[in-house]
Amino acid sequence: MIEIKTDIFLGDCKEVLKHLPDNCIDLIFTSPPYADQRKNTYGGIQAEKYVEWFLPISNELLRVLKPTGTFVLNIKEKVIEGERSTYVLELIFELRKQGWFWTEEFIWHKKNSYPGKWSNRFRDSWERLLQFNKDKKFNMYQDEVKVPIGDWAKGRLKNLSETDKIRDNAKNGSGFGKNISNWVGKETVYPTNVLHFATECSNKNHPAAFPENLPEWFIKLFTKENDMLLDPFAGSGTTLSVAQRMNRNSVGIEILPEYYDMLKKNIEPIKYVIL
Amino acid sequence: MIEIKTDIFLGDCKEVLKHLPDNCIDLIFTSPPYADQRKNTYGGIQAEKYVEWFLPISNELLRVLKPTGTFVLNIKEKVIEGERSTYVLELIFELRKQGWFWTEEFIWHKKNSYPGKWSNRFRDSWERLLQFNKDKKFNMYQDEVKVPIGDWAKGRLKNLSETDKIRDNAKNGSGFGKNISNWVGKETVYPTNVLHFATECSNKNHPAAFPENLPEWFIKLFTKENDMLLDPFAGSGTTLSVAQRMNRNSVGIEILPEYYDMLKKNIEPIKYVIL
DNA sequence: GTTCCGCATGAATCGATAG
DNA sequence: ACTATCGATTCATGCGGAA
Repeated sequence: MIEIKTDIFLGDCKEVLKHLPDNCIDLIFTSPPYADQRKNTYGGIQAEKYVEWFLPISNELLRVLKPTGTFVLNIKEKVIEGERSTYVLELIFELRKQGWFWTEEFIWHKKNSYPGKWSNRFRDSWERLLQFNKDKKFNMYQDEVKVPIGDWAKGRLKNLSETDKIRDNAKNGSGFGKNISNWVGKETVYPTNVLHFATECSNKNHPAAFPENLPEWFIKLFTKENDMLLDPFAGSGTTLSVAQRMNRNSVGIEILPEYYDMLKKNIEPIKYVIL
Repeated sequence: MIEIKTDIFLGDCKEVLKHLPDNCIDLIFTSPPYADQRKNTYGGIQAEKYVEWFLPISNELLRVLKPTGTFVLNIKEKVIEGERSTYVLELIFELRKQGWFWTEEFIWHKKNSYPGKWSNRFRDSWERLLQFNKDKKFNMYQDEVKVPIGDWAKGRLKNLSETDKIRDNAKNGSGFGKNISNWVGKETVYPTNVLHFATECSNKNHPAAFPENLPEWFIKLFTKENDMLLDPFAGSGTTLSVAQRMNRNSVGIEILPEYYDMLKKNIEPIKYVIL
């Protein structure tokens, strides 16, 4: 029996991160507040100042990450005066200068994107998942995210009830792993760098940025059980609770007392597991 | 009856473009040789020199494009020494400095991407389709690319036969336009900035980068019949022949004599149409 | 218990109106 | 003029109540 710990800290992650030792984190998965977004909850960082604001934080992230670890950054630039803002591109350049390797850019295809109609553009239906590494050698457990061949993405289903079954499996978080066992024996293939997940749009009283599937997928891919995760912008704690459910230790940092209180209330600090 | 012209020129587009008048093109759709790719055919532009090589060309493109026109650039950076190369990002910066507006970044999700297996990354299954404009006001015919409501992903279908109809339509390439008419009257919705097209499987003896659906989609979206297209890297001529089929005039430029000869042989210079 | 339908709800964006 | 706020637009999803 082992302990799975979930430590949550209140404060500005730039400062709190200084208390973490070097090379202790296997995966950083986070979705920082986007520029000029969520003004009411977070302060709303301006696009022009975003890079400057982020770099001291990412410098600490570089320090605490193990050489074999991975940093996954979920972000998307908004439109400013009819153009896509370039601060995310600039951020990639600056992170490389800081010592990060920009290993890959995954695309998160949000199947249910925000509605709306404009004369000069369509709905924005994707976000970036930027993978950065400290070293060109890093841990990656590709077999953990293999998917059954010819599935819901391919479209040759026998009947609708089967469709629904599969979709239901994909919905509940833990099911992804378990239900795959139904498909063992059938052929499985490796996924690509395009991820298809719908955003959760309901009823939890917090602005959950992403569905549980998203951190779950990267946690499977880049960590094993009992590894250590970090989310410096814990927010509503999606990443932390998924990590705990998957038997990974984690550290979360949240600057807003309301969210911090909610995190402390909803997430057990220690979970005992027989591996 | 009108004439639809397809003019094809042999030469370096940087030079050939100088012979075109200002403000004469409604849509530039092109897929330039990617850095360090296709060395044997195009000479292979090095990643570090890519931007420098491209800017004089894009400067001419800016000149020949109508203020209401659009420039769509299909490109994707390759991996160099374990990292995504940054020359495409740099190109976006420099094009903006040159006077282009970076209106949008569409994602082309290649449903059947190139196979392969690597220990540190998955298959690359998407490319960028960067939309640049000369002016913040430009022509966009959104209704031309409306799609049947996404029931195949929604799961609230009355019966399966309907599902199959929709899926079959989406599968066959050129059907996109035609079969949609079967669904007029039924509900249609606007697409998003994520495009799902399969790459064409070989058959034609050339390195055709994209399927016909791709230029077709943008031609529908940004031009009307009898408008003028430009592809400065005509290659095998996919864009040109699609343009002609859709009753759009076009200008193609190709630097390699072999391809030029093939283009001249395969594409009629004038087509007479009753609109 | 199922299946079905109505309804609220989003990391949005533009253009017009107001200070 | 230049910035802040607001209404209009739109659609996949999950939830709850109804058949």
